[in-house]
Amino acid sequence: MTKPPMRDALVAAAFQLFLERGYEQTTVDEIVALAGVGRRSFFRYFPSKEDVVFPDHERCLADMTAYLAESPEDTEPVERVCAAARMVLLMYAENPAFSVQRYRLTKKVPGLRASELSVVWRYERALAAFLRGRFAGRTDGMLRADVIAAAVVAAHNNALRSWLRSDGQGDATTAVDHALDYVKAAFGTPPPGPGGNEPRQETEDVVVLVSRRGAPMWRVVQEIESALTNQPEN
Amino acid sequence: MTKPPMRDALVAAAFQLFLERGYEQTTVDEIVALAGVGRRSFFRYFPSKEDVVFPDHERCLADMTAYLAESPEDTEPVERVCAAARMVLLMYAENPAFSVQRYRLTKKVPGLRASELSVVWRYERALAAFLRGRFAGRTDGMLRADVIAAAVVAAHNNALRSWLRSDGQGDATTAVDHALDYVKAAFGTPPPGPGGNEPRQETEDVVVLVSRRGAPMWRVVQEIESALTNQPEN
DNA sequence: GTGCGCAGCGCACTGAGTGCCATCGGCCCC
DNA sequence: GGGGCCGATGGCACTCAGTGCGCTGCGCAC
Repeated sequence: MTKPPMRDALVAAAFQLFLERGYEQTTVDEIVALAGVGRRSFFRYFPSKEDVVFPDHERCLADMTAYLAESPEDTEPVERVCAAARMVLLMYAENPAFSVQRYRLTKKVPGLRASELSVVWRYERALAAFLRGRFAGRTDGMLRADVIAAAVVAAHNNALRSWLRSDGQGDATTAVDHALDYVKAAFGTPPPGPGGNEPRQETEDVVVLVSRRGAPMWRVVQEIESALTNQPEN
Repeated sequence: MTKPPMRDALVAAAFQLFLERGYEQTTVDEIVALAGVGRRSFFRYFPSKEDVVFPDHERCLADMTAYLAESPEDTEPVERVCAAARMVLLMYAENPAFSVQRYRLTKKVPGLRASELSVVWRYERALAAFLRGRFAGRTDGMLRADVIAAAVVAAHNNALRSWLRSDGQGDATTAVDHALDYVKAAFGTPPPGPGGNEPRQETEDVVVLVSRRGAPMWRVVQEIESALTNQPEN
């Protein structure tokens, strides 16, 4: 929990060298030489050279997992994972300069992109695991959980990247809220309005109808019929 | 285009050793010794030890990209990317035994999981690039492209993994079709029937209606009215 | 003081990946 | 047939990431 200054010194030295001469052109020996520590200590703080680029993702992932774990039973699951994704974006937004630097590195270096994918994959699996628990018993629950988790992560990344491309200028939260609203709309989170008090345990089979706003009514009816008849038996 | 037997020999030797003693416990020297070739030749065919686990993904990705590139202008974009995903699944299904072996490897070895993520990420970006081209000009077009691509890939992977977990028994296509139908429904691909020729550029706002199956019709109507009136302005 | 534990350090080692050059076999041209 | 070209392969040496092990120095309890 405490912050060893050695770790921060290694991160600072690594980023300085990565930025001025490139990631692959920088050896671990040069990093530890600049930081003034022994080579062996580097690998005690970071399991690999790539991990120094994502110094606090373990903590961030743990925070997000804890946030999901402490969800009240009656929270709307999709709302909750969107809130979790929003939380992750806020962690990025805490250090805009650092996040932008890292973005530029990961954009250029294929190896770092692979590392980032592993990191993001763990976030996505955490979201999916939460949704799987909430969707257990529903038809296609696991499928829905995986797809919604992927969509939330994609929306989050879309907003995050556009914010990073603008060098961290502007408000990151409005973009991510807009993106997440799109996902919520697509996957049918009903707005918390009238009719929210039906027995929720019996809402196993659902029909999701997506219609264009302003579409002619005959199209709406057609969609209803199609959705009702195409539902699988189970 | 031709198939050098040396490549296949390396893949066979590698998988034999990976399966009998584990991926990380197998060195490249052992692979080339079993295959009876020089160590240097291994890296001429595979840029890294991990790539021998995905021997034909470059070709598969190229096929999928070509399939998307040759899409007629009037094809429904979401339908097209779903068809592309279905095509990838068929390539997996061509060699069930090999796909199952690889699945077990990637499930156990974290390094291989990271490689697989990189591979899948390239598929997803190809799908997203296609959708971005088709959605250019639409509001939130890039966001929609990214989210739909991620959802399609997630649905595909969900079906693929459940098929792989069953050791390649059964029909892989029905599961993937069902999963992709869910995505299509969520993102509002209208079935190719009457009314498919309205101006598509105006389908920005959507209304999502969720109803219990078997609910009385008056509740359905009530939900429709509620959803229509509760939609935010933008 | 003495023993203990811990954080860092040095060193040697494995193994992936690369650059360079030698070799060998086919193949064209003369 | 001979000579030269070329692509595929093999061998070798090298860099560098990552690991195991033992040593040292320092704080701390007893």
